[in-house]
Amino acid sequence: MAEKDTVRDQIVEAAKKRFSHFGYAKTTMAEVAGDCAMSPGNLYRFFPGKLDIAEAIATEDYSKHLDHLRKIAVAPGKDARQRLHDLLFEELRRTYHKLEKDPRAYQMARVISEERPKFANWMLENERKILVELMEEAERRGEFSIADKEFTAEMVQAATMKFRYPQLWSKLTLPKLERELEGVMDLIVRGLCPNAGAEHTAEAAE
Amino acid sequence: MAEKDTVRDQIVEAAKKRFSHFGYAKTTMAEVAGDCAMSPGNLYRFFPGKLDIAEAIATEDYSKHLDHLRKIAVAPGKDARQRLHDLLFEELRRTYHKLEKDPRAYQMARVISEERPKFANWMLENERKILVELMEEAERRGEFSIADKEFTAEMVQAATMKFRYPQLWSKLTLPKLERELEGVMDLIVRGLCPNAGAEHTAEAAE
DNA sequence: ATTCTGAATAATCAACAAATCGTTCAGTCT
DNA sequence: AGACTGAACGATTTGTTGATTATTCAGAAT
Repeated sequence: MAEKDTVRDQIVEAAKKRFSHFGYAKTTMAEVAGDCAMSPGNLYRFFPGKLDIAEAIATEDYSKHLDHLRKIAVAPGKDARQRLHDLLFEELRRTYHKLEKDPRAYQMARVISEERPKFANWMLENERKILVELMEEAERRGEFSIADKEFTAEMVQAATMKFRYPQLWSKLTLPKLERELEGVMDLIVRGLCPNAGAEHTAEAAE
Repeated sequence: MAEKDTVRDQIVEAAKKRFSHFGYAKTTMAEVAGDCAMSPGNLYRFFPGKLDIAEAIATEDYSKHLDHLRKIAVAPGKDARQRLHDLLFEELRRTYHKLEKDPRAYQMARVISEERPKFANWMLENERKILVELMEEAERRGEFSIADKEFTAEMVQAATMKFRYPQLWSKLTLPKLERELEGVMDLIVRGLCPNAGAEHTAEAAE
């Protein structure tokens, strides 16, 4: 029982080394098994398949990232705008740097997202929860109040989608991306016509 | 001289038929040339290459679309919010329907965007100009006024990027997409905290 | 002189064979 | 009985060959 977890971890560790060294596609189950001094077949007593090992690695790594984001979302001494700013920028920077300095990890993330849409969805859901926490904290502090937080979080994600998909960046540099994200955030926070807001608020609920 | 344009048009017409019938990849230059009763080599006196024929077709088609969008952007009898709504929805619907009912045209668009990034960029620029026109019209009518219209247009495009890339939709239905676009538009127009807008407006210009 | 042809060329694609690799499972070991 | 092995299997990938096709250009036709 407790044994199992040890072996599981050993497999994850071995796979992590191989994946980050040679990439997901270029490491074979036989190699991972070899590193753990066991037969390929035995891996399947601990994981349903190769992709699930990658998923385990990604989950572990991503969970740490989530903890970090959660702290940013409710950081004291910063107003809601700043917290949202920090949150979105942190995600952008993480993605950008992973792409730049660790292409192999990025490639692995791509494979998982493609092969396991559920996983990508789970990540979005988690980040949405954090956005909701941020808004709840803002409400608690009297910064502002939003009726449907879950829906609003979804829309914030939709509006910042561009910054989550490197495929859409087309050789844009980080500074350029940051400048754009800053602009989009402004749009989201302030709106196109902050003064005209009052007139339209009523009719918007069609 | 005037002759040249006639032949050019003939080639475009022949290619248009072939491309929409069998797809871009499945039609050969020899076939297009045959339809025009000329040799393959002669096509190259009128177009640098196959892709340029496709580009000519796309440009022609897209120009009509642009005229349509321009009308929507300055339509009388509608306020700025509605005009922006109509504009963004028209683009979404066009893309969606092209994808659904004319996969061959969509595939051609994909090839052009991939092979000729400049072209995709040109399209974005044109739509940005229309957004600027919309804002100028809004200013003229006293609906609202925006300082840097070019920049704001860029940000509106960034925020609505999701609705321009079918690759990101994967199985989302049009109603769901429309609901989302509606939400994002609300975010853009009204902002997250329309009441708190005044406090933050000053500090935002860091 | 200009317009066009069509064979030559080089790049791309399709199809097929060989090899590799993820996964399974009958059976061994402890 | 439970943990593990490793040969066997099928799917996927890789490598190769032949054909197709975009593009060029020397020269024919007008």
